[in-house]
Amino acid sequence: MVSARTSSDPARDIPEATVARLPVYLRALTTLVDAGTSTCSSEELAQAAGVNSAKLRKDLSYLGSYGTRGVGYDVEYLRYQIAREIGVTQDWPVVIVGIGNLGHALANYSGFRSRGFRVVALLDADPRRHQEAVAGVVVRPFADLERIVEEQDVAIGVIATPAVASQDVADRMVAAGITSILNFAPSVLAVPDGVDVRKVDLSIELQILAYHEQRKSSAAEVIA
Amino acid sequence: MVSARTSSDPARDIPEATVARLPVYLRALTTLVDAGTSTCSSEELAQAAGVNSAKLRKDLSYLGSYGTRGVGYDVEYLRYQIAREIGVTQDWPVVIVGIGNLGHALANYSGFRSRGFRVVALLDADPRRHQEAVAGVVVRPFADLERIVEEQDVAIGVIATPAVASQDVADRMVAAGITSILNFAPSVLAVPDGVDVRKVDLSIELQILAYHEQRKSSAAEVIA
DNA sequence: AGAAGTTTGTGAACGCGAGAACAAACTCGT
DNA sequence: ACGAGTTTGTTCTCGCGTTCACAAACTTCT
Ligand SMILES: NC(=O)c1ccc[n+]([C@@H]2O[C@H](COP(=O)([O-])OP(=O)(O)OC[C@H]3O[C@@H](n4cnc5c(N)ncnc54)[C@H](O)[C@@H]3O)[C@@H](O)[C@H]2O)c1
Ligand SMILES: NC(=O)c1ccc[n+]([C@@H]2O[C@H](COP(=O)([O-])OP(=O)(O)OC[C@H]3O[C@@H](n4cnc5c(N)ncnc54)[C@H](O)[C@@H]3O)[C@@H](O)[C@H]2O)c1
Repeated sequence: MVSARTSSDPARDIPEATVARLPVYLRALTTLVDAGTSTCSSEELAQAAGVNSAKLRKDLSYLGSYGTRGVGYDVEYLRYQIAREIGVTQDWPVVIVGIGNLGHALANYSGFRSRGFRVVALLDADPRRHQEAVAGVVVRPFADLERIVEEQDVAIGVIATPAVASQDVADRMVAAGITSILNFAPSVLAVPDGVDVRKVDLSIELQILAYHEQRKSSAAEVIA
Repeated sequence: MVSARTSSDPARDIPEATVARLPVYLRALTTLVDAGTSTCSSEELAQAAGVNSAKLRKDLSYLGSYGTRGVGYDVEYLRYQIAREIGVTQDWPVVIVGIGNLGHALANYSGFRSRGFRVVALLDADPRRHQEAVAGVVVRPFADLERIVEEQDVAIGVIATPAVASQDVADRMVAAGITSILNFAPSVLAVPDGVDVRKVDLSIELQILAYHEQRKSSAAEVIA
């Protein structure tokens, strides 16, 4: 049989830098749709997304030719195409492990649902957390992980445990069949090939800011 | 007068990619110190930080020559040098604006203090939040921003408000004298030159994972 | 002291991403 | 129908970051 992929969707590999920007474009387009805009130019969209218009056009060109020269892009249509390319036209089931300070905030976060994700389970090792419901989802024992992942076909896991527990949690997730992990713990996770890990690290972000802040002060000193 | 900078600290500009990794090295070194390690090779440290050893050595070479050939690095000494380079040998005062779900988690986060930052104020526009204390710090009116920034000489601000409010908050922060912003709201902030903005965006991270996850599934289909 | 072994620091090659610049393709007015 | 104006898609160039590979510098053993 011939490949099921359409001509507009060959298995081309989109540069990683572009992939990281597509969600930004998606959000900018959603904002435009909500504002009732039906068409926009690369210049307008680029401004809304905070990037250079040449870069935007180049990024979009990896997806296909969805614009019209002399006119611009159909906002609704482009939004759907990007959502499809990212894979958020349907909801992805997600489990969150570690329902402490941060886990609670994540579980309460309404932006999940509206952006292509659905929290199907909240897990914690501490029995005192169990039975509590956060945003309508009950906190369950960590031991339930394997069953939930299998039953609900979960591919994405979020780790919000202390750093010391994060590698163990990741190992269990991978063994259970999870292949994408978002790690909020300040740790470096080791995972097998084929498993993607992204990390969100507050301290690192602040320290990067601190570095530049320090340079600003010393630059000021030189002038003074 | 001759420049106050020492020969080991010329105003060389460290590549941005390296700056982003220094905090990772710092954390790995702190872990090693806690484990009682006194010396380590670039290979060991690179493994702990999750990077290639050649990259680690090149990164460190921008700071100076702090290793000993044939031996490796003195863990404690290197840790101090990196902390000094980043600028976290003293604490930076930080204000957090928007004490909702996420703001509470951030305010309760103990990792701030241990990594070079000190939360000096929690601000929220909603009067019902005021007077509440989170981790020993009282939530105060957003209108207090200017006074606090001036009195405590705050350079770094964290935004944890809804997206619609984030630009207004950023404008007020900049006007008050803040020059580094960490933005948790899903928005693109416009700020003047000289002000640094970094963003942490949960949805973007998840969507990047979703993109790769989708590719994994379609790759599996091709095989099947 | 000297040879063998170890590990750092860096020069050089390579690949990817950013941005400028322009031809192609479309709309609109006449 | 045709020219003027607009905006996309793409080519080309440049700079940055990654990685390899190796000389320099140190330790250890004989
Ligand atoms: N709170 C923040 O704003 C913040 C910011 C940045 C990073 N972090 C990081 O996020 C993580 C969580 O932070 P927090 O403030 O929510 O901590 P927390 O201590 O409040 O919550 C951690 C939760 O994980 C659970 N847990 C511990 N071990 C577990 C295991 N093996 N399996 C399942 N659950 C387990 C605990 O029972 C607890 O409920 C930490 O690694 C922290 O460094 C937090
Ligand atoms: N909760 C999460 O896990 C999470 C995850 C990712 C991103 N975010 C983003 O972080 C932000 C905060 O999320 P949240 O869940 O804490 O929301 P939230 O509604 O619980 O809290 C927002 C807080 O900001 C305050 N606020 C509103 N306008 C303000 C203003 N102009 N000045 C000062 N304070 C103001 C509100 O009073 C409220 O207390 C949102 O932009 C959200 O999209 C949250």
